[in-house]
Amino acid sequence: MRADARRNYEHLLGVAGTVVAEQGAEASLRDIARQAGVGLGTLYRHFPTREALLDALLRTGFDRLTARAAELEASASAREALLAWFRECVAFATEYRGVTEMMVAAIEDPDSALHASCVAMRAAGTRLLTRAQTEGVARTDMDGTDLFALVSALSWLSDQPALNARADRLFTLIADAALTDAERRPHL
Amino acid sequence: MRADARRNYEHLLGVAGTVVAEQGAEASLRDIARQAGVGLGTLYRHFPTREALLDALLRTGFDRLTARAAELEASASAREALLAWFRECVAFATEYRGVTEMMVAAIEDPDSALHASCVAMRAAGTRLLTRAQTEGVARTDMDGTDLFALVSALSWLSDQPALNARADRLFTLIADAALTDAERRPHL
DNA sequence: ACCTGAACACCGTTCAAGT
DNA sequence: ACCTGAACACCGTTCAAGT
Repeated sequence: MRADARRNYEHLLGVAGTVVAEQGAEASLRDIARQAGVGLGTLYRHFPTREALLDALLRTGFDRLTARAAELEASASAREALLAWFRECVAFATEYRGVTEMMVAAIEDPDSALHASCVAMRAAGTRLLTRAQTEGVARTDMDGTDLFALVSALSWLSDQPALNARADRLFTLIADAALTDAERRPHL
Repeated sequence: MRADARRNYEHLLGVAGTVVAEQGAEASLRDIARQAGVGLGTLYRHFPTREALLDALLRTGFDRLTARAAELEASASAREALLAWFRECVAFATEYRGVTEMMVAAIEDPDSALHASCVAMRAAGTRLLTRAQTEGVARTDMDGTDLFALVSALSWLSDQPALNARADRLFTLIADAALTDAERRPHL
């Protein structure tokens, strides 16, 4: 990559970070190019789709969360690990408004630039869930995709100004429901 | 209202129903006017905002749900009433894609045409919840807005093609969590 | 190799001109 | 009274022309 191209790439990414943080995942690409002082075609050259741009913006975070799952698997109890990871996922998805919806769409669309990261994250969560299930602290009638769905629903909820204040309480309610196994943990 | 105006109004509403069912709440208003064979200004004359159009489209359903809550209050046990109403709300919100998000936005915005219907629906749900709480079959650490948030989250989830298959199971999981009170119904 | 911006086909919204 | 559609300011996306 030529030096000027690299410079444009980095700068676009920086500006995109600010703009998307302000306006959400549906922010105007034209606006991003404009604020970066770059032609619209240059943005499209570096990021052929909106997903490609968001992928570049979010991949680090996704990878961090995937790594974090492995870390928690080693350092915390099955219950605490799942709970902490769940919470961190919601917190991350809430950083950029509208990202949850794109994540959910991407996980079923192999052509999306976000597909791989989403699938990796779901797999990481599935490992934590499976461990918790084996140890009898999580419901056995759900799988990784159910967990992904719950994380998504709570992230979406946190993104809605009218519901945001309830997100914490409802997180607890739902996490409790998932972590209490179907037999209501009779062995406790 | 003049006869031709009334005709346009009805026809627009009919076409809007079809188009919104197909394309969701963000459907192109221009497209609706076009398919109705009417000038764009005519659509704006009858429905000054998108919310006004959606309100006209959904009000019947909202009112039906509000009435349904009263009906269930008289005919079913507190537990069954809340459960059935919860389920019917989710089913309704899923009829038109994207309606949930607008509902949630409208409940906090007194200027939205949808505001009144949403507030009435939440109040109806609150009555069912309160009764269930009084009878000891629902958690006492939540209120009508929490219920509204849970209904919304599940509606949103049902609207996502990637998660739709999980909606039923997760409905049960969440409803169970809300209906089992904080002390895990020790009196059962 | 890379960048630019005009061009195209769409939006939502407003409003002067018509009947 | 009511309707129409052009006009305006925006999109996303593509691509010929420039350096």
